[in-house]
Amino acid sequence: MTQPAGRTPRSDARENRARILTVARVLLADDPSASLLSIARAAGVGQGTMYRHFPGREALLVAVHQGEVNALTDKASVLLSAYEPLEALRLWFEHLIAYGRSGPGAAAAAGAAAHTGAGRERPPAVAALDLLLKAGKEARQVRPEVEAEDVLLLVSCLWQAQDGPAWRERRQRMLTFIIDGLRTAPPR
Amino acid sequence: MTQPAGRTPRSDARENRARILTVARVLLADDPSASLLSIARAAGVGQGTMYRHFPGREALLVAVHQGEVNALTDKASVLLSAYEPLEALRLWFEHLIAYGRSGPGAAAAAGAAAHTGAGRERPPAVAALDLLLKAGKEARQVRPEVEAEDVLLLVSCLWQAQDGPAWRERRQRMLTFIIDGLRTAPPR
DNA sequence: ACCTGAACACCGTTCAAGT
DNA sequence: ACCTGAACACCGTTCAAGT
Repeated sequence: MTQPAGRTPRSDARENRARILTVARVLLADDPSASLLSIARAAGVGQGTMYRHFPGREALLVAVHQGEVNALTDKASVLLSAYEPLEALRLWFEHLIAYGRSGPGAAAAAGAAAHTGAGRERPPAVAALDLLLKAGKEARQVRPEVEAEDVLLLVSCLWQAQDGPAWRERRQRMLTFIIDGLRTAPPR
Repeated sequence: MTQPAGRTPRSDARENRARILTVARVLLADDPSASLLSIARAAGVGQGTMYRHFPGREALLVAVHQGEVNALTDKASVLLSAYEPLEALRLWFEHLIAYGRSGPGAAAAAGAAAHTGAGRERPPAVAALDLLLKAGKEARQVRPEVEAEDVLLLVSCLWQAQDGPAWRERRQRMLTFIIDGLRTAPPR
Protein backbone atom coordinates (compact mmCIF):
# COMPACT_ATOMS: atom_id res chain seq x y z
CA MET A 1 0.00 0.00 0.00
CA THR A 2 2.88 2.37 -0.74
CA GLN A 3 1.15 3.69 -3.80
CA PRO A 4 -0.21 7.24 -3.42
CA ALA A 5 -3.98 7.13 -3.31
CA GLY A 6 -5.77 7.84 -6.56
CA ARG A 7 -2.71 7.97 -8.76
CA THR A 8 -2.10 5.93 -11.89
CA PRO A 9 0.28 3.04 -11.12
CA ARG A 10 3.56 2.83 -12.92
CA SER A 11 3.19 1.37 -16.38
CA ASP A 12 5.24 -1.77 -15.77
CA ALA A 13 3.15 -2.50 -12.69
CA ARG A 14 -0.03 -2.09 -14.69
CA GLU A 15 1.24 -4.41 -17.39
CA ASN A 16 2.40 -7.00 -14.91
CA ARG A 17 -0.97 -7.03 -13.24
CA ALA A 18 -2.74 -7.47 -16.54
CA ARG A 19 -0.39 -10.24 -17.61
CA ILE A 20 -0.83 -12.12 -14.35
CA LEU A 21 -4.59 -11.96 -14.73
CA THR A 22 -4.52 -13.20 -18.32
CA VAL A 23 -2.21 -16.07 -17.53
CA ALA A 24 -4.07 -16.96 -14.35
CA ARG A 25 -7.35 -17.13 -16.24
CA VAL A 26 -5.88 -19.71 -18.61
CA LEU A 27 -3.97 -21.79 -16.07
CA LEU A 28 -6.77 -21.85 -13.50
CA ALA A 29 -9.30 -22.87 -16.12
CA ASP A 30 -7.08 -25.80 -16.97
CA ASP A 31 -6.24 -26.73 -13.38
CA PRO A 32 -8.11 -24.94 -10.58
CA SER A 33 -5.46 -25.80 -8.04
CA ALA A 34 -2.59 -24.46 -10.09
CA SER A 35 0.04 -23.06 -7.77
CA LEU A 36 0.63 -19.35 -7.48
CA LEU A 37 4.28 -19.98 -8.28
CA SER A 38 3.44 -21.67 -11.57
CA ILE A 39 1.25 -18.72 -12.48
CA ALA A 40 3.96 -16.26 -11.56
CA ARG A 41 6.48 -18.15 -13.68
CA ALA A 42 4.14 -18.36 -16.66
CA ALA A 43 3.49 -14.65 -16.36
CA GLY A 44 7.21 -13.96 -16.18
CA VAL A 45 7.19 -12.24 -12.82
CA GLY A 46 8.75 -13.00 -9.47
CA GLN A 47 6.74 -14.40 -6.60
CA GLY A 48 7.05 -11.11 -4.81
CA THR A 49 5.35 -9.27 -7.65
CA MET A 50 2.56 -11.80 -7.60
CA TYR A 51 2.11 -11.08 -3.96
CA ARG A 52 2.26 -7.35 -4.27
CA HIS A 53 -0.67 -7.35 -6.68
CA PHE A 54 -2.73 -10.11 -5.15
CA PRO A 55 -2.15 -10.77 -1.48
CA GLY A 56 -3.18 -14.40 -1.37
CA ARG A 57 -4.89 -16.88 -3.62
CA GLU A 58 -8.41 -15.70 -2.95
CA ALA A 59 -7.61 -12.14 -3.98
CA LEU A 60 -6.37 -13.47 -7.31
CA LEU A 61 -9.46 -15.62 -7.81
CA VAL A 62 -11.76 -12.72 -7.13
CA ALA A 63 -9.90 -10.53 -9.61
CA VAL A 64 -9.85 -13.24 -12.27
CA HIS A 65 -13.59 -13.75 -12.05
CA GLN A 66 -14.55 -10.14 -11.62
CA GLY A 67 -15.54 -9.83 -15.25
CA GLU A 68 -17.95 -12.71 -15.08
CA VAL A 69 -19.40 -11.50 -11.81
CA ASN A 70 -20.06 -8.10 -13.31
CA ALA A 71 -21.78 -9.67 -16.30
CA LEU A 72 -23.94 -11.65 -13.91
CA THR A 73 -24.83 -8.51 -12.01
CA ASP A 74 -25.88 -6.71 -15.18
CA LYS A 75 -27.87 -9.68 -16.36
CA ALA A 76 -30.26 -9.32 -13.44
CA SER A 77 -31.78 -6.04 -14.56
CA VAL A 78 -31.87 -7.16 -18.17
CA LEU A 79 -33.86 -10.25 -17.27
CA LEU A 80 -36.15 -8.26 -15.02
CA SER A 81 -37.21 -5.96 -17.83
CA ALA A 82 -37.94 -8.85 -20.17
CA TYR A 83 -39.61 -11.48 -17.98
CA GLU A 84 -41.98 -11.70 -15.09
CA PRO A 85 -40.19 -11.78 -11.72
CA LEU A 86 -40.29 -15.48 -10.98
CA GLU A 87 -39.19 -16.43 -14.48
CA ALA A 88 -36.42 -13.84 -14.37
CA LEU A 89 -35.28 -15.32 -11.08
CA ARG A 90 -35.18 -18.82 -12.53
CA LEU A 91 -33.22 -17.70 -15.57
CA TRP A 92 -30.78 -15.78 -13.41
CA PHE A 93 -30.23 -18.90 -11.34
CA GLU A 94 -29.38 -20.79 -14.48
CA HIS A 95 -26.73 -18.22 -15.28
CA LEU A 96 -25.43 -18.28 -11.74
CA ILE A 97 -25.17 -22.05 -11.78
CA ALA A 98 -23.47 -22.12 -15.16
CA TYR A 99 -20.97 -19.58 -13.93
CA GLY A 100 -20.31 -21.32 -10.64
CA ARG A 101 -19.76 -24.54 -12.51
CA SER A 102 -17.33 -22.98 -14.97
CA GLY A 103 -14.60 -23.95 -12.54
CA PRO A 104 -14.04 -24.58 -8.85
CA GLY A 105 -12.20 -21.28 -8.69
CA ALA A 106 -15.42 -19.54 -9.60
CA ALA A 107 -17.17 -21.07 -6.62
CA ALA A 108 -14.48 -19.88 -4.25
CA ALA A 109 -14.54 -16.42 -5.77
CA ALA A 110 -18.31 -16.20 -5.63
CA GLY A 111 -18.27 -17.47 -2.08
CA ALA A 112 -15.87 -14.74 -1.09
CA ALA A 113 -17.93 -12.18 -2.98
CA ALA A 114 -21.17 -13.30 -1.37
CA HIS A 115 -19.93 -13.18 2.21
CA THR A 116 -21.27 -9.89 3.42
CA GLY A 117 -18.60 -8.98 5.90
CA ALA A 118 -19.86 -7.19 8.99
CA GLY A 119 -19.87 -3.50 8.27
CA ARG A 120 -18.62 -3.85 4.73
CA GLU A 121 -20.90 -2.75 1.93
CA ARG A 122 -23.03 -5.17 -0.04
CA PRO A 123 -21.20 -6.98 -2.86
CA PRO A 124 -22.68 -6.20 -6.29
CA ALA A 125 -23.84 -9.77 -6.88
CA VAL A 126 -25.91 -9.66 -3.70
CA ALA A 127 -27.37 -6.32 -4.71
CA ALA A 128 -28.36 -7.74 -8.09
CA LEU A 129 -30.13 -10.67 -6.53
CA ASP A 130 -31.86 -8.25 -4.20
CA LEU A 131 -33.35 -6.51 -7.21
CA LEU A 132 -34.82 -9.75 -8.47
CA LEU A 133 -36.20 -10.71 -5.09
CA LYS A 134 -37.72 -7.29 -4.52
CA ALA A 135 -39.59 -7.52 -7.81
CA GLY A 136 -40.77 -10.99 -6.89
CA LYS A 137 -42.03 -9.84 -3.53
CA GLU A 138 -43.89 -6.88 -5.00
CA ALA A 139 -45.61 -9.24 -7.40
CA ARG A 140 -46.47 -11.38 -4.36
CA GLN A 141 -44.75 -14.37 -5.94
CA VAL A 142 -41.83 -14.57 -3.54
CA ARG A 143 -42.07 -14.95 0.21
CA PRO A 144 -41.49 -11.64 1.94
CA GLU A 145 -38.97 -13.05 4.42
CA VAL A 146 -36.52 -14.30 1.78
CA GLU A 147 -33.11 -12.64 1.90
CA ALA A 148 -30.52 -12.51 -0.86
CA GLU A 149 -27.85 -14.25 1.20
CA ASP A 150 -30.22 -17.12 1.94
CA VAL A 151 -30.74 -17.70 -1.74
CA LEU A 152 -27.09 -17.45 -2.69
CA LEU A 153 -26.24 -20.04 -0.10
CA LEU A 154 -29.01 -22.33 -1.31
CA VAL A 155 -28.10 -22.12 -4.96
CA SER A 156 -24.40 -22.43 -4.28
CA CYS A 157 -24.84 -26.11 -3.44
CA LEU A 158 -25.82 -26.66 -7.06
CA TRP A 159 -22.44 -25.92 -8.50
CA GLN A 160 -20.92 -28.70 -6.51
CA ALA A 161 -22.68 -31.21 -8.70
CA GLN A 162 -20.57 -33.11 -11.19
CA ASP A 163 -20.95 -33.34 -14.93
CA GLY A 164 -22.92 -35.88 -16.88
CA PRO A 165 -26.57 -36.18 -17.89
CA ALA A 166 -27.65 -37.68 -14.57
CA TRP A 167 -26.33 -34.69 -12.70
CA ARG A 168 -27.89 -32.29 -15.16
CA GLU A 169 -31.26 -33.78 -14.31
CA ARG A 170 -30.46 -33.59 -10.64
CA ARG A 171 -29.64 -29.91 -10.91
CA GLN A 172 -32.88 -29.15 -12.72
CA ARG A 173 -34.83 -31.03 -10.09
CA MET A 174 -33.11 -29.29 -7.22
CA LEU A 175 -33.58 -25.89 -8.80
CA THR A 176 -37.30 -26.56 -8.96
CA PHE A 177 -37.32 -27.52 -5.29
CA ILE A 178 -35.52 -24.33 -4.37
CA ILE A 179 -37.75 -22.04 -6.38
CA ASP A 180 -40.91 -23.71 -5.11
CA GLY A 181 -39.57 -23.26 -1.61
CA LEU A 182 -39.15 -19.55 -2.17
CA ARG A 183 -42.60 -18.92 -3.68
CA THR A 184 -45.60 -17.71 -1.75
CA ALA A 185 -48.47 -19.76 -3.15
CA PRO A 186 -47.10 -22.40 -5.48
CA PRO A 187 -49.73 -23.21 -8.11
CA ARG A 188 -48.29 -26.56 -9.17
CA MET B 1 -2.94 -54.06 2.13
CA THR B 2 -0.41 -56.68 3.20
CA GLN B 3 -2.65 -57.85 5.99
CA PRO B 4 -4.32 -61.22 5.37
CA ALA B 5 -8.00 -60.69 4.78
CA GLY B 6 -10.27 -61.22 7.77
CA ARG B 7 -7.55 -61.65 10.35
CA THR B 8 -7.18 -59.66 13.55
CA PRO B 9 -4.43 -57.07 13.13
CA ARG B 10 -1.41 -57.14 15.37
CA SER B 11 -2.12 -55.62 18.76
CA ASP B 12 0.31 -52.71 18.44
CA ALA B 13 -1.24 -51.81 15.11
CA ARG B 14 -4.71 -51.88 16.65
CA GLU B 15 -3.63 -49.67 19.51
CA ASN B 16 -1.87 -47.23 17.24
CA ARG B 17 -4.94 -46.90 15.12
CA ALA B 18 -7.12 -46.25 18.15
CA ARG B 19 -4.68 -43.70 19.54
CA ILE B 20 -4.46 -41.81 16.27
CA LEU B 21 -8.23 -41.61 16.14
CA THR B 22 -8.56 -40.35 19.70
CA VAL B 23 -5.89 -37.72 19.25
CA ALA B 24 -7.19 -36.69 15.84
CA ARG B 25 -10.66 -36.17 17.27
CA VAL B 26 -9.32 -33.73 19.83
CA LEU B 27 -6.87 -31.87 17.59
CA LEU B 28 -9.25 -31.58 14.66
CA ALA B 29 -12.02 -30.29 16.89
CA ASP B 30 -9.68 -27.58 18.06
CA ASP B 31 -8.26 -26.76 14.65
CA PRO B 32 -9.86 -28.38 11.61
CA SER B 33 -6.79 -27.77 9.46
CA ALA B 34 -4.39 -29.39 11.89
CA SER B 35 -1.62 -31.06 9.94
CA LEU B 36 -1.37 -34.82 9.72
CA LEU B 37 2.17 -34.55 11.01
CA SER B 38 1.07 -32.76 14.18
CA ILE B 39 -1.52 -35.46 14.75
CA ALA B 40 1.05 -38.19 14.22
CA ARG B 41 3.42 -36.54 16.67
CA ALA B 42 0.71 -36.07 19.29
CA ALA B 43 -0.25 -39.71 18.89
CA GLY B 44 3.37 -40.76 19.23
CA VAL B 45 3.66 -42.50 15.87
CA GLY B 46 5.74 -41.92 12.79
CA GLN B 47 4.30 -40.35 9.67
CA GLY B 48 4.54 -43.68 7.93
CA THR B 49 2.27 -45.30 10.48
CA MET B 50 -0.22 -42.52 10.05
CA TYR B 51 -0.19 -43.22 6.38
CA ARG B 52 -0.49 -46.93 6.69
CA HIS B 53 -3.71 -46.64 8.66
CA PHE B 54 -5.25 -43.69 6.88
CA PRO B 55 -4.06 -43.12 3.33
CA GLY B 56 -4.74 -39.41 3.11
CA ARG B 57 -6.51 -36.76 5.11
CA GLU B 58 -10.01 -37.60 3.93
CA ALA B 59 -9.70 -41.20 5.06
CA LEU B 60 -8.81 -39.98 8.53
CA LEU B 61 -11.71 -37.55 8.61
CA VAL B 62 -14.16 -40.22 7.60
CA ALA B 63 -12.90 -42.55 10.30
CA VAL B 64 -12.96 -39.84 12.96
CA HIS B 65 -16.57 -38.99 12.24
CA GLN B 66 -17.79 -42.49 11.66
CA GLY B 67 -19.30 -42.67 15.12
CA GLU B 68 -21.39 -39.59 14.64
CA VAL B 69 -22.46 -40.67 11.19
CA ASN B 70 -23.65 -43.98 12.56
CA ALA B 71 -25.62 -42.23 15.28
CA LEU B 72 -27.22 -40.09 12.63
CA THR B 73 -28.12 -43.13 10.61
CA ASP B 74 -29.78 -44.81 13.59
CA LYS B 75 -31.64 -41.64 14.48
CA ALA B 76 -33.61 -41.80 11.25
CA SER B 77 -35.58 -44.92 12.11
CA VAL B 78 -36.08 -43.76 15.69
CA LEU B 79 -37.61 -40.51 14.51
CA LEU B 80 -39.73 -42.30 11.95
CA SER B 81 -41.40 -44.47 14.56
CA ALA B 82 -42.18 -41.48 16.79
CA TYR B 83 -43.29 -38.74 14.41
CA GLU B 84 -45.15 -38.30 11.18
CA PRO B 85 -42.90 -38.45 8.14
CA LEU B 86 -42.53 -34.74 7.41
CA GLU B 87 -41.87 -33.87 11.03
CA ALA B 88 -39.37 -36.72 11.30
CA LEU B 89 -37.64 -35.37 8.22
CA ARG B 90 -37.43 -31.90 9.68
CA LEU B 91 -36.04 -33.18 12.97
CA TRP B 92 -33.51 -35.33 11.17
CA PHE B 93 -32.37 -32.29 9.22
CA GLU B 94 -31.80 -30.46 12.48
CA HIS B 95 -29.55 -33.28 13.63
CA LEU B 96 -27.75 -33.36 10.30
CA ILE B 97 -27.15 -29.62 10.41
CA ALA B 98 -25.95 -29.68 14.00
CA TYR B 99 -23.55 -32.47 13.11
CA GLY B 100 -22.27 -30.80 9.96
CA ARG B 101 -21.67 -27.63 11.91
CA SER B 102 -19.78 -29.41 14.67
CA GLY B 103 -16.66 -28.74 12.67
CA PRO B 104 -15.50 -28.17 9.10
CA GLY B 105 -14.01 -31.63 9.16
CA ALA B 106 -17.47 -33.05 9.60
CA ALA B 107 -18.62 -31.38 6.42
CA ALA B 108 -15.75 -32.85 4.45
CA ALA B 109 -16.38 -36.29 5.92
CA ALA B 110 -20.08 -36.11 5.25
CA GLY B 111 -19.42 -34.88 1.75
CA ALA B 112 -17.19 -37.84 1.10
CA ALA B 113 -19.75 -40.17 2.64
CA ALA B 114 -22.58 -38.73 0.58
CA HIS B 115 -20.84 -39.02 -2.76
CA THR B 116 -22.28 -42.16 -4.16
CA GLY B 117 -19.39 -43.32 -6.25
CA ALA B 118 -20.36 -45.02 -9.47
CA GLY B 119 -20.80 -48.72 -8.80
CA ARG B 120 -20.04 -48.47 -5.10
CA GLU B 121 -22.77 -49.34 -2.67
CA ARG B 122 -24.94 -46.72 -0.99
CA PRO B 123 -23.36 -45.09 2.07
CA PRO B 124 -25.40 -45.69 5.23
CA ALA B 125 -26.28 -42.01 5.68
CA VAL B 126 -27.86 -41.96 2.23
CA ALA B 127 -29.76 -45.14 2.99
CA ALA B 128 -31.10 -43.61 6.21
CA LEU B 129 -32.35 -40.54 4.43
CA ASP B 130 -33.94 -42.80 1.85
CA LEU B 131 -35.99 -44.38 4.61
CA LEU B 132 -37.32 -40.99 5.67
CA LEU B 133 -38.11 -39.94 2.13
CA LYS B 134 -39.84 -43.20 1.34
CA ALA B 135 -42.15 -42.78 4.32
CA GLY B 136 -42.85 -39.20 3.28
CA LYS B 137 -43.70 -40.26 -0.25
CA GLU B 138 -46.02 -43.02 0.90
CA ALA B 139 -47.85 -40.48 3.06
CA ARG B 140 -48.03 -38.30 -0.05
CA GLN B 141 -46.30 -35.49 1.77
CA VAL B 142 -43.06 -35.57 -0.16
CA ARG B 143 -42.74 -35.18 -3.93
CA PRO B 144 -42.21 -38.55 -5.57
CA GLU B 145 -39.24 -37.40 -7.67
CA VAL B 146 -37.10 -36.37 -4.68
CA GLU B 147 -33.87 -38.35 -4.33
CA ALA B 148 -31.72 -38.70 -1.22
CA GLU B 149 -28.64 -37.23 -2.87
CA ASP B 150 -30.61 -34.16 -3.92
CA VAL B 151 -31.59 -33.51 -0.35
CA LEU B 152 -28.16 -34.09 1.12
CA LEU B 153 -26.69 -31.62 -1.32
CA LEU B 154 -29.39 -29.07 -0.50
CA VAL B 155 -29.04 -29.35 3.24
CA SER B 156 -25.27 -29.38 3.11
CA CYS B 157 -25.24 -25.68 2.23
CA LEU B 158 -26.69 -24.99 5.68
CA TRP B 159 -23.64 -26.05 7.58
CA GLN B 160 -21.58 -23.43 5.84
CA ALA B 161 -23.39 -20.76 7.79
CA GLN B 162 -21.50 -19.04 10.56
CA ASP B 163 -22.40 -18.76 14.22
CA GLY B 164 -24.39 -16.03 15.89
CA PRO B 165 -28.10 -15.37 16.36
CA ALA B 166 -28.55 -13.81 12.93
CA TRP B 167 -27.24 -16.94 11.24
CA ARG B 168 -29.37 -19.14 13.44
CA GLU B 169 -32.43 -17.36 12.12
CA ARG B 170 -31.11 -17.66 8.60
CA ARG B 171 -30.69 -21.39 8.97
CA GLN B 172 -34.23 -21.83 10.28
CA ARG B 173 -35.58 -19.78 7.42
CA MET B 174 -33.62 -21.71 4.81
CA LEU B 175 -34.65 -25.04 6.27
CA THR B 176 -38.27 -24.01 5.92
CA PHE B 177 -37.67 -23.08 2.29
CA ILE B 178 -36.06 -26.43 1.60
CA ILE B 179 -38.77 -28.49 3.26
CA ASP B 180 -41.54 -26.55 1.57
CA GLY B 181 -39.76 -27.12 -1.71
CA LEU B 182 -39.77 -30.87 -1.11
CA ARG B 183 -43.44 -31.18 -0.12
CA THR B 184 -46.20 -32.09 -2.48
CA ALA B 185 -49.04 -29.74 -1.56
CA PRO B 186 -47.80 -27.24 0.98
CA PRO B 187 -50.69 -26.15 3.23
CA ARG B 188 -49.05 -23.00 4.56
C1' DA C 1 7.79 2.74 -6.80
C1' DC C 2 8.23 -1.51 -8.23
C1' DC C 3 10.52 -5.98 -9.29
C1' DT C 4 13.50 -10.09 -8.41
C1' DG C 5 14.64 -14.42 -6.53
C1' DA C 6 16.81 -16.62 -2.62
C1' DA C 7 15.26 -18.06 1.81
C1' DC C 8 12.04 -19.75 5.31
C1' DA C 9 8.68 -22.60 7.43
C1' DC C 10 5.61 -25.90 6.45
C1' DC C 11 3.00 -29.52 4.13
C1' DG C 12 1.77 -34.46 2.26
C1' DT C 13 3.98 -38.63 0.68
C1' DT C 14 7.43 -42.24 0.13
C1' DC C 15 10.64 -45.69 1.45
C1' DA C 16 14.88 -48.00 3.23
C1' DA C 17 16.03 -49.62 7.54
C1' DG C 18 14.78 -51.57 11.64
C1' DT C 19 12.05 -54.82 15.26
C1' DA D 1 3.62 -57.50 9.91
C1' DC D 2 4.26 -53.33 11.40
C1' DC D 3 6.80 -49.12 12.84
C1' DT D 4 10.24 -45.31 12.39
C1' DG D 5 12.08 -41.12 10.75
C1' DA D 6 14.98 -39.17 7.20
C1' DA D 7 14.23 -37.62 2.59
C1' DC D 8 11.74 -35.66 -1.31
C1' DA D 9 9.00 -32.48 -3.88
C1' DC D 10 6.17 -28.88 -3.31
C1' DC D 11 3.62 -25.04 -1.35
C1' DG D 12 2.63 -19.99 0.32
C1' DT D 13 4.96 -16.04 2.22
C1' DT D 14 8.65 -12.77 3.30
C1' DC D 15 12.31 -9.67 2.49
C1' DA D 16 17.00 -7.82 1.35
C1' DA D 17 18.92 -6.35 -2.77
C1' DG D 18 18.46 -4.30 -6.97
C1' DT D 19 16.62 -0.81 -10.88
